[in-house]
Amino acid sequence: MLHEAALAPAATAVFTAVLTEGPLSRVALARRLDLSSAAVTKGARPLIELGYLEELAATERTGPGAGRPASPLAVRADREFFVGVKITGDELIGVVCDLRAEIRASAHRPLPTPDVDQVLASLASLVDELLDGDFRARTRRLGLAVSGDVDYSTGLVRYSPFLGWRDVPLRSRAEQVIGLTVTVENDVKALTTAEHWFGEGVGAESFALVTVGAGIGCGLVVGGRLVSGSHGVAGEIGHIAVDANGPDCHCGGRGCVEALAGASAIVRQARAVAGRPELTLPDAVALARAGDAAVGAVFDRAGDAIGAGIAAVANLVGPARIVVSGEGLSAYDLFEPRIRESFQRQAFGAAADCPLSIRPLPFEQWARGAATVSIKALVAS
Amino acid sequence: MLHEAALAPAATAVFTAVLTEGPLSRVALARRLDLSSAAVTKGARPLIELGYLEELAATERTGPGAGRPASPLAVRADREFFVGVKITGDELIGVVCDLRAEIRASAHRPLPTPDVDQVLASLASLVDELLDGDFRARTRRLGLAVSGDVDYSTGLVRYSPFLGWRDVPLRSRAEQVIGLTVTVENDVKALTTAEHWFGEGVGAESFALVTVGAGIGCGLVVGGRLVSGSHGVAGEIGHIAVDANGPDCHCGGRGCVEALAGASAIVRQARAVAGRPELTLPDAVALARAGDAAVGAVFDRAGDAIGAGIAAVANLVGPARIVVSGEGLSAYDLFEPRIRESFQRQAFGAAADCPLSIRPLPFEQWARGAATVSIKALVAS
DNA sequence: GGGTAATAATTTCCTTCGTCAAGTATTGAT
DNA sequence: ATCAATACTTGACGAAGGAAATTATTACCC
Repeated sequence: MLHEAALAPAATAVFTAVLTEGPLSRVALARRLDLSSAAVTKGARPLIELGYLEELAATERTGPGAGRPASPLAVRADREFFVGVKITGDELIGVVCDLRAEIRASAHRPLPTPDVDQVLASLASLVDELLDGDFRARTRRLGLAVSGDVDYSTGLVRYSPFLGWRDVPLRSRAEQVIGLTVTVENDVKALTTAEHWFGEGVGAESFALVTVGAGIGCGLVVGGRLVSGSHGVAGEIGHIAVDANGPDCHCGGRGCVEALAGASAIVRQARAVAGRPELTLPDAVALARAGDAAVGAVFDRAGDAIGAGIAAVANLVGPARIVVSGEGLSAYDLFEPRIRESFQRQAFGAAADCPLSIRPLPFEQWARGAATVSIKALVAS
Repeated sequence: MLHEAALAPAATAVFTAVLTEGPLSRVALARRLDLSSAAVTKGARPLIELGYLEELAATERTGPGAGRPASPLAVRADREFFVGVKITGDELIGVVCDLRAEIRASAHRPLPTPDVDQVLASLASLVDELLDGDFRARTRRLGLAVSGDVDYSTGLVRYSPFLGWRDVPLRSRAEQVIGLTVTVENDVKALTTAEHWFGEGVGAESFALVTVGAGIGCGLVVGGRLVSGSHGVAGEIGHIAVDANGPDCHCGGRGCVEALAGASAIVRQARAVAGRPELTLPDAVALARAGDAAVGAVFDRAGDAIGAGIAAVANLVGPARIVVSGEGLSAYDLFEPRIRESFQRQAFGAAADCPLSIRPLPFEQWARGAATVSIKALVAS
């Protein structure tokens, strides 16, 4: 909640719209939100008084030219700050974001062991460093992003393979240590939220984000809401079967996308075709770039698998757009064309029109995702 | 709308809950809908006055035993009737349903040609026959189900391959001819709505229905709402690629579920392995049932493909349950075990817990789906 | 410059719709 | 009979948004 006293629904709607879709006049907001302009005026007033919104000077005219110029409402981005931290198996990456999720500061900590107490201690020191400067006084919230099975509503990390955590009540633990209001979310979902609120998914009723790296993950927004899955499973694009005769996957399936295009799968295949058991992923990338046909074919096959997986998403839920990001592994641009090709081939009918953005996102963007979740928690509660 | 004067939101919520979840006391409704019991009382009153709800006699006691007994509210199913018609390439199948979507009468008409005018004439005669009896006076709405690309909101059939229709304004045409308020919906979506409101999907926040027949289709409910897809495509499970080296599909893809398990794909493969170019689908079924290993393998492969497709749905959106129905082609029970096996193998983690109901639905159920859409249109508008 | 039309924002009044709290109804237990 | 428990109803109240009149500000025209 932006204020102790609950705000009217219209106020929340106005703030969310201005936050995600940029400065808008009251009349424009009324049209977009299907409200009367009176309701927008009333909803916006307390937000202005609290310092969350401000009125901009009238800009250029629109339409025929006559009439009172609009005074667009804009978010005062520095009204409040948010810390976001992505917890990986060997590092904490932290950022401070403003209300518009712009990164204002960043820092990180190595993580020798994934011991919970030690992580919390590192986290405290990281947050302390990040908030130095003018941030501390205007920061109330911390978002954490963890890979694995996370229960957002309770802040419980049910199972995180990379960290080896089971049933860690991370939210309450972190709130005790840090003294900020904490949100905990799955990392892919956090990144998806960031893109949905502040990135390429803005305004999309449905939207998908696919991450390619060690694992292949997918965050899904349908009907404006993040999909969670009734049994806690959703977005497991990595374990869609795309090749009935493909390699066995560690999940027990066969020919999963991840078994063809996950980082370890690529290394394994590259080692086999190159006959060099010590080969690393960078080696494989170098060989492929140098024109090694056999290793290149491994990447081609991986690209085909990813494209087919993405096409499955497009065919099933029909998102307005799909972002494919590579966890900072820029090497994946190597098979970007093959992803597009395979997607086009397997997307059915108009699903092929779904725009695909393929671009690596640095780790800081994952931390920003965590901050975004805490922004969303502030606004929509 | 149930009445000319718009009803309060609570009234609609109450009616929908009683309709889909059976008789419920006001207090139980208040709990379920997160309303005060006063709001339920006020919302229910006009519905009782209009004859849509009735108060049942108190049933058996619940809880400790003391206290005034609840008087459950129940839908008066015969308050209003609805006609539903499924339009196939060669037949009209029609039913009359009551408010609870119970079929009260059914009839059909052969359809020599899919000419629009002729279809409308047959439709008029079919509806006329169906409404004979006591139905006519209490019937205001007709639902139509058509395969292909249908715009529910405008009632426009954009493209229906089986009928050869393009941009047919079916709703307005039918309303002129029939004199009822008409809704037009895609047939798979209609069937999905029926299962979601009155079948196995009741109460599920997310739900999927897969139809196996000439084509392989899928209706998807996520967040309580039918998924439509931003580009008009959704639920195209038939064109998910499950075999990178599988046969080419008419859609331009390769190894699609439909290219392995669609009716024509099965016939084609069975002809090839049996060396009998005149083989029909019933022949293939008979051979497989008689123990022909090669033809049996065709069905096995088809079952694998369907199971993999269903697993993709479970992995991506995590529905609470999945219904697989066979368009009346009961032969498909032949590969039911293989579907389950393949699903279990490819469903990731807890997604494998998703209950699968595999059962053929007769064509009348599709017509019932059409009627359900018109019921929903009445209630939620 | 003054009038006029157009558009934006605000204000006032009103309706809708739900909650709260008090009261009524109906039962079983003592 | 009395009491506790539960279900339902009622009436007062308040939050929230809409309709329409009002004010504000501009461009355009003469």
